[in-house]
Formats: sequence, structure tokens, C-alpha cells
Amino acid sequence: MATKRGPSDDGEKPSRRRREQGPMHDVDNPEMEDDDTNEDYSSMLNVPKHATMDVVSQSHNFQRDSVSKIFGNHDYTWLPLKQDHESRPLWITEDGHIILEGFSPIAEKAIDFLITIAEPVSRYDDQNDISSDIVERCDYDIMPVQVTKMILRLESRPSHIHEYRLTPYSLYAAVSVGLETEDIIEVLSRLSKVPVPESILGLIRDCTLSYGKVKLVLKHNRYFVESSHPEMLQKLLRDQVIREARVVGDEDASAAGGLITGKAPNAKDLTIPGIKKDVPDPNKPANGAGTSARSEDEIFAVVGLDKDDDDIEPDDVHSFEIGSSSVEIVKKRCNELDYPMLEEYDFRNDTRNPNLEMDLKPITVIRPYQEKSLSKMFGNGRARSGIIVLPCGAGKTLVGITAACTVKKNTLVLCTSSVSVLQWKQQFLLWSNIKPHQIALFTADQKEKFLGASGIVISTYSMVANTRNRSHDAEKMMKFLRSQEWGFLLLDEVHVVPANMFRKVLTTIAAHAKLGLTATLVREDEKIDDLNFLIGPKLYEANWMDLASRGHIANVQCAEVWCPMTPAFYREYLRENSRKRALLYVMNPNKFQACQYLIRYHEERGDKIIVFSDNVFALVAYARKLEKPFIYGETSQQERVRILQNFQHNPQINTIFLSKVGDTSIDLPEATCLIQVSSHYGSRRQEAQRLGRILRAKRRNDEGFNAFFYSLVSKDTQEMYYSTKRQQFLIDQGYAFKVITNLDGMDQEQDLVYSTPAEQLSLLQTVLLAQESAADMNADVEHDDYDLTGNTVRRTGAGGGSILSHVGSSVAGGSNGARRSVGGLKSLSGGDQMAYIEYNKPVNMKDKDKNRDKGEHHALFKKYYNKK
DNA sequence: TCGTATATAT
DNA sequence: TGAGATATATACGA
Repeated sequence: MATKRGPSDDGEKPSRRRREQGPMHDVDNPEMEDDDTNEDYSSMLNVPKHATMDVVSQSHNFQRDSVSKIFGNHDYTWLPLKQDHESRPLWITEDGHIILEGFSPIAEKAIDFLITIAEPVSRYDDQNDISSDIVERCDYDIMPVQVTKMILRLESRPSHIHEYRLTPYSLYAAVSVGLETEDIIEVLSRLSKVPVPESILGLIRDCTLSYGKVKLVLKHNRYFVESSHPEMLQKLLRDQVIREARVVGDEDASAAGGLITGKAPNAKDLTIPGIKKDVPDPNKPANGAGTSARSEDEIFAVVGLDKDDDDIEPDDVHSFEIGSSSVEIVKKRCNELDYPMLEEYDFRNDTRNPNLEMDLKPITVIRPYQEKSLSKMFGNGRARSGIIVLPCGAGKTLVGITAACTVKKNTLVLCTSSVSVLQWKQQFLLWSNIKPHQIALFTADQKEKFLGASGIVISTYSMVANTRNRSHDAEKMMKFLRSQEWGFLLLDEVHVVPANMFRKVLTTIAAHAKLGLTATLVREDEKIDDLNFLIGPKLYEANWMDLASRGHIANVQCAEVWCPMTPAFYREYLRENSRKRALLYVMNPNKFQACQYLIRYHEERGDKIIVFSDNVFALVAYARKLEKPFIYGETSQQERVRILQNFQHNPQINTIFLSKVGDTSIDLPEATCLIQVSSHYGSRRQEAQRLGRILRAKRRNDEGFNAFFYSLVSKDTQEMYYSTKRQQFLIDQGYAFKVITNLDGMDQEQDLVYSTPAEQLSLLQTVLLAQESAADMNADVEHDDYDLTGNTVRRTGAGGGSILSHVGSSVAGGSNGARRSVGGLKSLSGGDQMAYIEYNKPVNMKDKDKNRDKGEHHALFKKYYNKK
């Protein structure tokens, strides 16, 4: 094992790391070793109660071995290692990067700690380790021989090394789940092989001291900035932005300093809910798991997530009111002033808002990581606002429902589409004992209120954010939503919230506690950071690979299949402007064949396959040529349901094609294989979300089961570039992408589409024609496209004999779609004006990347860098 | 059932 | 750096 893990002379990633760690070289402080090692630290190292010192020291040699191989060539040698560094699992660099040895005996506890205080950057797995692993795991009968043989490149890294980064936000999050400055410093010092750099100590102190001291509280539908430190409020009020947002009421006009003074809610009388006590049913098996998670926490006793903050919270609190419309501004401003406001909801002591009787069903089982994430939210007996990041298929919904069952107040759930509105309702009914009449849906179709004083409303962002004139019912419903003081606001797919319109829901809806759920906390713009003040800190993030290795989500083999362009297509590709290029490389006959081949292969294995295509034209063309049902935006609800049900239950329908409607919100439990046909534009979120579609495969626990994720890429085209970008998120999560240049079996495969030059030429002409169809050529285009797509499908649907006969009606309905798809084609036209956009694109993306990598626009970080 | 207006993401 | 272009999706009224 050690030999597998150790050697990696792969210089790519470390060199990047070295670059980022440049400042490290400046530090040369030999005294530190003397100061910081020996008694102090060795006594501290008693931390692990389970992991005895023996275990720790047994691993010394192998650790030193592999570590030196990994880092020996990369300028780490200068570091003043503590004498007992071998038993400490991590390094901390001057710029806040933390590198953790994942194989350390106390790694798991260290990871728990690190994900609380730092941002995970990447997880690296050893190249040899992985490839041999893959060959072992993917024996030839479960993966195409040629797939395993064609491993050319593995985007993977030295053995089980995890990289984290301390940022103001991550520290903010750490404080908000109950850690304090000295806790963080102490544990970090304990775990680190090197003395924690002064700059980092400074950063931690700067970022954590003022955090959590100011709170935003909602009372009587009014917002108050509250703190037990009046001087902090006074300081905030000296800021013009905040002063202008202030609402001066009668109560505080005469009070000293203009502040309202009152008693803080006393948490002492509360049974500290923490999730394990709070989970409604004591028989729940999850309790066992909860106990073990707890004991892990105890290892870092000082981290005590459930620590009572009574001691540090004096009884007197002071506050001033701000206008509800300025909440977002004030929160943003407070962040900039280094006084981020925490939002906590003392729901147990809220008697004003009616309780909602609801519990999880007794049989409902919570997984350890779900419980862990909830314990971050309810750790101190109150509900903290924040974000929980879990892969799709890992049970985000259940986390949300459990949280709602814990708060037991009026709950508003917002999601991205009306489909997921229905799914949320189903899930609520499935997992909790709530009655159907207590759940109200608010979508375009259904506008109902719940009966009684309390209940749940499920709606979409666009319904609530909508600024345009609404229908009468919608307006009434909105009035109701606005008048309500919501105990709990649940934001599904929270990464969409920073969008200009959607973020308004946070100001329209008055909510005590907000929980955001997402699988992918990334966007290609910089707005993702806004979530910190819009909702709250990231409370918990699970690593996909870790969940996969524990069997909570499926193992996935990711592959990028390089399909060479046919000469004819490539000739056109080189000639055409970028717009047409996109369609050309998507419609590449070789890709068509690869897709068909993979579908065939995996259908024979019994896989359920989803094929994604961003491009609707390609989607329709592929699906019809290969005689598979497809869903895109214009597919009606009924048809969607019918197709999805067939896909799930009909053994003859094993493949469906989806446009980006499938990216979010469509639940497809049975899919086990995923093929991306058109994947341009470097959206990491989309890639990750698509992969998430197959993670919940029920067969995941079968021995050696793998789900498959293919990206079909036309060789030597722009697609290659985008593909690399898109994979970044998954690579950061530890996934390895194999590159397959050649699906060997394809040569022998019979009946592949577009196998003759004549057919290919015809396809090429169709593609080119589709492009040329400008507005003035509508009639022609309509005719041609109808031939290509509509007739084919209608023949199939009416023909009866095909496997599609079961969805015949939906496909016949698709002839309707065929005509609409002409509309799609029309809109594909006029490409000439697009020429310059493609030029801009890579530049834009590069810029965005730069921004993202910099990532530290936060005032504190500027300050921190300026100090140097 | 259609067309229009408006939203997001790139 | 920001504004514009484009594709896709949704809400709603006629």
C-alpha cells in the first residue's frame, strides 16, 4: 500500500501549490522549532483518545516515507518541523492553505475539524492507486474492455492528500457553528507539523473576534440588529450605510445611546436539541450513528459543537431596528465592516408563531453525515441560517425535511421548478407525518393555502420573485406569503439565489431561519460569495468521494470520449464561424456513433441511460435517429411524467434524452449511466449536477457496482477546452476522468447510424442547412427539418413495432414537438452575427477563473495581504 | 393550446 | 469590466 501511495512525481499540481505558497520561502525562523515543540505539543497530542500513541507512532515510518516523496521536491524541506511532526497530520502555509495527510490515523477527526474551519480545495488521490484500483474494480465484464485499456490520462494526485484553505468566510462559518478563536488556534496548532504561521494566527484572530457578536433578529415582522456589546452597535451606527437603514421607533428614542435594551433569551432552560436529542423518535437507528459522531467530536473536546454559549452571553442585549428592505444592504455592509451578522432563531422560545406539529416518521433513518450537517445547524439549540452542501442523491431533501421537523414552525420551501415542488411535497409526505392538507403548493398550476394556522408552503423562486403582473390568485397568495412571519425558509438549489431576481425573495419573505441546500456551491460568476450575507455561512459540505466510499452514493467512473471529426465535418468546422462550429462538433457522425455504441453497450448490461444534450437541435436529432424518447423545455408536464415513468418502470425503455431541463430537479433514481453529447461552455455546476443524476442508483451497493459518466467530445475542437473546464469541480471532488480515444468495439459493431459517406454527407447538409435558415427562409427550413425530425419520429411512433410503442403517444405528441423544434431551428439561425461572441468567450472565462481563484475580495483578506 | 414577456446562465 | 447576444425555460393571458 505504501508503495502505491507514495511515489508521485507528478509535478503539475504541486507546482501550482508551490506558486501559491510563495511567501513561505521568506519565513526562516529556526527558533520556532524549539519554541513550539516538545512538552507543549506532545501533551496536546493526547488528543485522540481512541487512537493511541502506539498507533500513531506505528505509522511514522510510512508517513515519512510517502510524505517526503510527495513534498520533498517541492520546497517544503525548509519548514521548521516540530519534533513530533510525524504524528501530526497537516501543514499550514503562510497564505492559509492547509494540506492534510489523509492516511493519518487521526485524519478523519482532522477532516471534521478542517471542513468546519476551512474551505476544501481539492482532494488528491494517488495516480497509481487510482488506476490500479480502477482496473481492479472495473473488471472487464462490467466496463468495456476498451474503456479500461484506454486510460491515457488520469487527473489525479498524490495519495490521499486533502487541500483546504482558510478564508474569512470559512472562519466566519466556523464561528457560526460555535467555535471560538482560541479553539481554532489551539486545535490547529495541535494538528500541524509546523508552527502555525503568525500571519495565519493573525488572520484567525481578525476574522473570528468580531464574528458572531452581532446578530440579526426578527421580531414581530421587524428586523433588529442585536448584540450584547453595545459599543459594537454604536460602531456600526457610525457607518453611514447602516445608519441610513435604521428605523428609529418610539421605544429607543430616549434610551441611552439610542439603543433598545432587553434581556437575551436564556438558553439554559432549553434542552439542547442538537439533532440527536431533537430527532423526534428515540427509536431511530440513527441515534447510534449520532453517538459515534458525537464521540468523534469529543476527541476535539475543545471544539465542542454543542457548547453552551450561556457563559459568554451576558443577559443584556442591545439592539436597533432596521428597515426590512435594507436587510440585505446592512448585512452586506456588516460583512465589509468585519462584523458579519449571524442569524439565529430561538424557535423553542418563540411563542408568537404557531407551532406546526410535524415529525419524522418513526421509520425514517438519518445517515451520519446528514445528522452531522444538522448538528451544525442546531448545535446550540437554536436554528442557524446557513448552507448545507451535499451531493445529489445524498439526501438533501431529507436534511431539509428533518430541519423543518426540528423547527416545527411555518415553513416555506422554494425550489427551481414546479416539478421539484411536487417532489418536495411527496418527500414531505414520505418522510414525515405531516398531513396533505397542511402542505400548500404555489405554482403556476396550483395556488392553495394550507388549512389551519400553520403549515408548509412549497413554491418556486420565480413565483415568489416575480415582479411582473401576476394573476389574481397569485397576487393573493403573495400577499399571504408576505404577511406571514416564516419560521423556516428552505432554499433548494441555493446556488441560484444570488441571481438578480431570485435574491429578492430573501427580502420579500420574512423568515427567522434560512437553510440553503445545494450540491454544487459553484457558479461561473462571482456571485457565489454573496450567499454568505444573503443566507449565511456554509455549515457543512460533504466530499463526494467520501460518501461514495461509504456507499451512500454510487461510485462513478468518469470518462471523456474523444471522437475524431469526420474529414467532411472538420473541413466545414474550420471554415465556419464559431456558432456553426458548435453544432458541427455536436453533430459529428463519429460522436453519433459513439453515443449509439455506448447506449447499446450499456443497455445490454441492463443500465438505465440518460443522454444529455444542451443543444435542443442536437437533442432532437439524436433522440429521433436513435429512436429514444426525449424531454426538453417544451415537452408538456404530462409527457414528461409519462416518459419518466416509462424510463423508470418499463424494462423496454432504458434510454432517454434530456436537454438542460434535466440538470436540476428531475429525480431519476434508476439511472446508472450518463452520456453527455453536447457539453460546451465550461459550466462546472452543470457537469456536477448531471453527474449527480446517477449517484443515487439503487444498485450502488451491489458488489463492484459502478455508475458511468461519459462526456463525448469531438477531437480537435473547442469542445476539448470546455470539457476540461467543466470537469474541474468533479476533479476537485476527487473524481478521475479517463480519456478514451477509441471505442474499439465500434468497428465491429453493426448497424451504426451514419456509417456510410452518403449518410454522413446528408447529415452534414442538414446541419449546414439548419444553420443557414435565416428568418426569411422559414418556409424552406420548416419543410426540411420536418423531414429530418418529425417524419422520422412519427413513422416510429405509428409503426408500432419499435420499442417506443409504449411511449408511442408521447412520441406522436412529439410530432407536435417536431414542429416546435423548427422554432428551435429558426432560433438557431442568424448565426453570422454571433461571430465575435465566441472570441470573447475564452477570454471571459479566463477572467472569471482569475476572479474565482483570487476569490479573496473580502475586506479582511485584503487587509491581511496588505499587512505583508 | 398558443404567443408574449421575462427569467437564468454562459 | 460591463453590456449585449443567445438558448432555454417558465408564467400567464387570450
